[in-house]
Amino acid sequence: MATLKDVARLACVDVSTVSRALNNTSYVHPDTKARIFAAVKELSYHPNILAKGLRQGKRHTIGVVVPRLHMTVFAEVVQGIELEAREAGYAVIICTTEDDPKIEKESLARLRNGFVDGLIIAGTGHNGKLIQDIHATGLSVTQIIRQQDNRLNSVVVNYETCGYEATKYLASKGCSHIGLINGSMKIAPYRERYNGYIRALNELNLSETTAIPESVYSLNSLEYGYNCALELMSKNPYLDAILAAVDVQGIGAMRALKEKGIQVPSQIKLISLTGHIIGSMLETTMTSMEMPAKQMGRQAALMTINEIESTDSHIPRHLVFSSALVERESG
Amino acid sequence: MATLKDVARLACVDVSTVSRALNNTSYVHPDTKARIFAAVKELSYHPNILAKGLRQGKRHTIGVVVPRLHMTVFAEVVQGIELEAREAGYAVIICTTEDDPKIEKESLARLRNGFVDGLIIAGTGHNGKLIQDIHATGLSVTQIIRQQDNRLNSVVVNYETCGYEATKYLASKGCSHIGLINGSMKIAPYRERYNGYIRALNELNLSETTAIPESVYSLNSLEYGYNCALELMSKNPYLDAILAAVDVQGIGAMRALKEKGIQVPSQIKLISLTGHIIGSMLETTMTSMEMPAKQMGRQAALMTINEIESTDSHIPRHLVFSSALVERESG
DNA sequence: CTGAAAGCGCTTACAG
DNA sequence: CTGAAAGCGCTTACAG
Repeated sequence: MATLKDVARLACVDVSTVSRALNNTSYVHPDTKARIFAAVKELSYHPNILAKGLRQGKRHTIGVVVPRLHMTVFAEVVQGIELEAREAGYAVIICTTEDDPKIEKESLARLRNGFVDGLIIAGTGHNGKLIQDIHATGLSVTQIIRQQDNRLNSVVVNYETCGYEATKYLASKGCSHIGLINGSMKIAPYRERYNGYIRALNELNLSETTAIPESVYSLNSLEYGYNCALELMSKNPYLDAILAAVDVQGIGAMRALKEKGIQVPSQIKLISLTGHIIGSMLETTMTSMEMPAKQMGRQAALMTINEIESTDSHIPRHLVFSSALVERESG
Repeated sequence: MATLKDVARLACVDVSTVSRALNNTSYVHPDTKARIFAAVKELSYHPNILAKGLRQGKRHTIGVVVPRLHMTVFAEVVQGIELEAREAGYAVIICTTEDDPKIEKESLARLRNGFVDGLIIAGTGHNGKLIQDIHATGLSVTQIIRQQDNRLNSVVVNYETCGYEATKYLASKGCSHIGLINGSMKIAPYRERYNGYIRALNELNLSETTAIPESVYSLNSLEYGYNCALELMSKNPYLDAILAAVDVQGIGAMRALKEKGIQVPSQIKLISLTGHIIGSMLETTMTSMEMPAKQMGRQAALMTINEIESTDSHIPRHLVFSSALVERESG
């Protein structure tokens, strides 16, 4: 790898001049410039971002910490982040935690050590102090999907309203035994969806039927949705609707209903509260509350980069998106 | 952020001694050590990985370049990479290209500039020279899922055999008008699956029915599978089986069949050649050739890290996994 | 318009 | 057992 020094030697100038020419940071004589660019070309010189970052105190990198990618909304979120970051000249370091606080802690510990200028995180909620610490250290932090600390930036959906509206919608369709498949109540979005569901039920004078796990890990899987659907049906024989917190749960639930010979939507209606595009292509297409995941990722990246690059003292920003009901066959 | 110097000052020793104590790189007197660790704690010092990397010529970071994450096998692959990398103390920088050679080129250009020690790529096939260049520069390169250059490491599946076996399997079930939904023939896995399909058809004395796109971009989507299924049926009214190159295509195809009122599998059988777990939970579960995506990601990470850390001259390694047929309802 | 020097935060021969 | 010095590849005041 050629370095600045090599280029300088070949072009017969000082390294500082090469630096200035390459970064357009002050006037350089055209002839000198030409010699420099020729040398750059000949040596196929590429500046070392690391050294640049060290000198300038900027890494042009943001870290992203999410539970997992496969079969979740986070794959789309990360694509949005990456897209926006790329356009701003930032790289993205990804860490998956499986929602394990220990893994999260390790990942955060590594990231803080000069790897990144900022952090976008969908956290477990168990490392709040560490995250505050990192923020105090000067790193920008933005919470995505899950907000646990209002002193930090966030980009989320109004989950409470989402749960509320979906429940109301099902009631308007004539359902009165509405079950909820949810994730851990320790994680804000799940908790809030539950609150919205309960608020609607109270208004409607209906009672709850829920399948909510105690454990924190890996709760949004297909099998989990499948099992919870069975659980809901055994808890309430009159069940006529199911709210699934996320798509994969809904898909698992649909399979369980199919195996039980239950017709969707005539016997039981089904709605996902976190709709992806996939809902539109299932055999029975799925009615969903859709959230703009990619857009949310982009906004989180913008927010983070703004905070990194601004010199003002930081005031946390909170961006709340709404989910939109998309009616399809299942409900 | 505290630096080595701060710690040294507080512990009343030289920075070099602090460095040695922290890295256990030579004996340091226990008392000195204790003072140093106390200072580290008091200042909550975290070593700057960037500076360390600059000095040691190692970044402990690998770059991953894939077309996209959302709804693809790459989400799982990347999780595997990240898991293995994390255990080896490496960070992972992710770049998505949307299979656009230009975006890929830009991403590669950025990564080569001192961001990473090695690269794992599922490429478009349009930047072969650039990738060789980067490899020649000293970066380790491993191809994942898609192999286009046998001078570089690779971790793939035997796609030819996969296409061949799936076709034979369908024939053994009595199908004689087997259609193929594929991706761009410019991309190796698609091309090889096609070859396997053709080899089987030749042995069976059957003729092909294919839906193969000319354009390179975004071809593995739900809508694409949906449209291709319709195309296959109009091309061949006797169609009795469909091979879909990837799951999302299969899901789209299933929807198209459903809308046409065609029974799966009695009228048309359907197999995905790149099975995820999701196939097991669809309303009509999908028979698939399953590939160990996460495992492949892990192996690619190991291969890359080995190459980075070994000083031997590099001999490219090629790891070929097999897909396994998993029989389910659709075929 | 350009050079010489200092420094970003670390590691590592070289002495002693 | 520890310090002083050089250096990784770059940028940026400071001179001239």
